[in-house]
Parts: sequence; C-alpha cells; structure tokens
Amino acid sequence: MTRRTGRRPGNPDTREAILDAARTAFAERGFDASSIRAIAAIAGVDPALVHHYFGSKDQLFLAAMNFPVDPGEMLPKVLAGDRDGLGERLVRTFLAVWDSPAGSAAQALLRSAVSNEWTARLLRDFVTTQMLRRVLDHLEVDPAQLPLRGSLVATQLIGLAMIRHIVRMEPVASADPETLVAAIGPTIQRYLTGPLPS
Amino acid sequence: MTRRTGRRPGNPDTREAILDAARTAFAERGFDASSIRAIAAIAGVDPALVHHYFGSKDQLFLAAMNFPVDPGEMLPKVLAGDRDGLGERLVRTFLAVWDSPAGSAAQALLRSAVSNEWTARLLRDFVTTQMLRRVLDHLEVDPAQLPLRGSLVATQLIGLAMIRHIVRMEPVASADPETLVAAIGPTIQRYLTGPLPS
DNA sequence: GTCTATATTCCGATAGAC
DNA sequence: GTCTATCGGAATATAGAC
Repeated sequence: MTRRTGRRPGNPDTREAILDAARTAFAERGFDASSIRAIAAIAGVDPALVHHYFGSKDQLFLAAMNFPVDPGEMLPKVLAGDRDGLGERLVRTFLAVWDSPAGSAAQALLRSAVSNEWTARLLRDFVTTQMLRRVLDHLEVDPAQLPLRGSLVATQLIGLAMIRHIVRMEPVASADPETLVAAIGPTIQRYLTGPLPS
Repeated sequence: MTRRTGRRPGNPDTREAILDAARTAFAERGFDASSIRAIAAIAGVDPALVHHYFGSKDQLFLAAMNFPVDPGEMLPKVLAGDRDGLGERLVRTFLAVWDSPAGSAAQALLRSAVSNEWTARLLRDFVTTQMLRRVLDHLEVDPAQLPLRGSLVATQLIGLAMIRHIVRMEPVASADPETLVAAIGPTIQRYLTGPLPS
C-alpha cells in the first residue's frame, strides 16, 4: 500500500502501513470479518507486529478510525449561507466526505456497526455529537423537535450511504453527486426546517 | 424480533425449530456472525442435525429467508387509492412488514448484506424486482426516470430500517409508526412523482 | 433420525528468541 | 523491531455408529 519515501531496513513506518491496511480491510469487510492476520498480510508484515504496535484488535480499529476528518472544519462551511440551501449543502458535504480518503473510515464504521454493537455505539455517538448536533444547534425551530429532526436526517443520509457505497444499487451508486444533491437536498431541508407531525 | 418457539426436542418438527432459530440468529447477528452451532443451541438440537436437514449454511439461510412475505399480497393495497397518498401508504406498509414476523427475515437480509456480497445480491434483487418494480410500474412519469426514482426510494426506506432496527438511534427507533408515516411519506411521494433533476 | 468423533482451517493473543 | 512458535478456542463440514 504505502510505498512512501525510501526508508528501508527496520522500516519505521511499518505502523502507517498497518494502519492503511487496516482501514482498507475494515472498509471492505467490516470489523468482525477482518482478521489481524489478513490485515498483516495486506501490509506485508508479521501478524505479531500488529499486536506489538496496537495491543488489540479493538485498539487497532480505534486507531484506524482516528482519521483527519474534522467536522469542526467542514461544517462551518455548511452552516454559512442562506438557510434554505442548508439541505443541499449538507448532502454535498456528506457525499464529498465519502469520496475523500476519510470515506474508507466512514465505510468501515458503517459496515462494522451492523454486526457489532460496540462499533454501532461509535457510529451513533459520532453521528449525533459530531455531525448532527452542530447543525441542529443553528436552527430556529422548536427545540423539542430537534431529536426527531436529527434522526430523520440520519435515516436519509445513512440510507444514501448504504445504497451508494455498501449495497451499491444503481443508478444511485454511480450517480453524479450534484444529481443526488438536487434530489435529496430538499428532503434534508424539510427534515431540518419544514413542518413536522407533532 | 421473533419469539423462539421452544419446540420440544426429539419430535418431527425439529426442522421448523431449526428454521425459527436460524431466523432469530441471522436477524440479530447477520449471516457471517451466526454459527450453525449457535443456531443449533437456540433450537436445542445437535449441530449435525442442521447439516442433515439443510446441507450447508448457505442453504439454511435461503430456507430461512423463504418466509410467507408475499409482496403480491401487500402491494395491491398500497397501490389502491389516490396517487397523492402513495408515499404514506408505502411507508406505512414498510413499517408494518418490519414489525411483523416477516420482519426478522428482513432484518436478517439487511444485516447480512452489509458484510457478505452474496446476501447483498439477494437484497438488491428483492428490493428491485419484488418491492420497487410493482410500485414503479403504476406511475405515470417519464419511464427513463424510473430507475433513479426507485433507488432514491430505496435510500430513504433502507435508511429508515437501518436507523430504526439496526443502529437503533432514538427517537426514530421507538417512534410511533404514524409519526414516521407523516414525516417520511412526503419524501417517498416526491421521489415517486415529484420533480427530479434531469 | 440423532448424535459422537473428528478432519481441517482459522482466529486473537502471548512468550520469548534474535 | 521483527519474527517463530504456540496456546486455547471456535468454525464448517463429514463419516459413521446407534
């Protein structure tokens, strides 16, 4: 994977190679189905080295998820601008993250959360405290409705990620991002600021 | 969530007990994480009996998915009535199926599809040919847009199932069905018959 | 029909030599 | 820092005795 600058014998970026291999494996097959032995094979190192650097499989997963995806950096650009375009900007940013290097971490998290309660908790916490909370805090709506609005947004965004990146159902899987922004943006907008059943 | 029947061992419907246990296990943990040994333990039978009746784990999964959920029976009631209420009726029926005994099969299929390409194919085929196709065939819209409309509907419905039944994020996870029908119905309606980006 | 025994493979984790 | 060897466990699947 990583064939970075020619450091050779007793390679000190073995650790990065392992992290990179872990992200790839976790993204493609989820936490449970990714074995440390397989990750070591992808990285081209001995399986015992993985334990040496990261201690356990759980800690390796956490280290692999600790990616430079900083919602505090992306979201201000989503929140800036007119309120009516909030839905479209949120979908656009969401799709961009999934197509970026950080997308493999997101894919790994979503894929793992389905069959592993521990990682499902990680996903829930990330979505609620990192993604939704900052957006919801800027809305001028009944605060009592915020949790429902937030989890409705989650249904549409997680569903979009599932169909586009996990289940890969066409044509959404290969659609141009702006097509999806135009189609799904209004849905997010309505969940955020539109009328809701009391 | 399915109830275990607690069938008596050593009687002739051991086969049904195994099928029931398999649906429970596959729904709770997905295909890969459900071992034949665990299924046999739930059913209170010997693991070798599972092989005896079903041959392989794959065939057991197929047999467990072959549930009396007949879209040809549910969907006519969805399609009848005014076209403007189609979205809400579809969401209402979708939620009802997931809360019925067939819901465990649906949950098993969704949970397995995430980390197993073979079952992902089953899910794709079921959604497209059994669920969406019959609804889409009754729409009076540009036929060229039907695939996109269908997979947009899939993003919202699969996402709803993910948040409500798999990731279990509140308040959607515990919300009254009619609340979700009122909130999400208009989304489905717009994906089916509303304006779309060309 | 049911179960014992086993073949084969793989897992996470550890101990310790070089 | 790296690797060999191994422990303890669990998996699918098969062969064959009652």
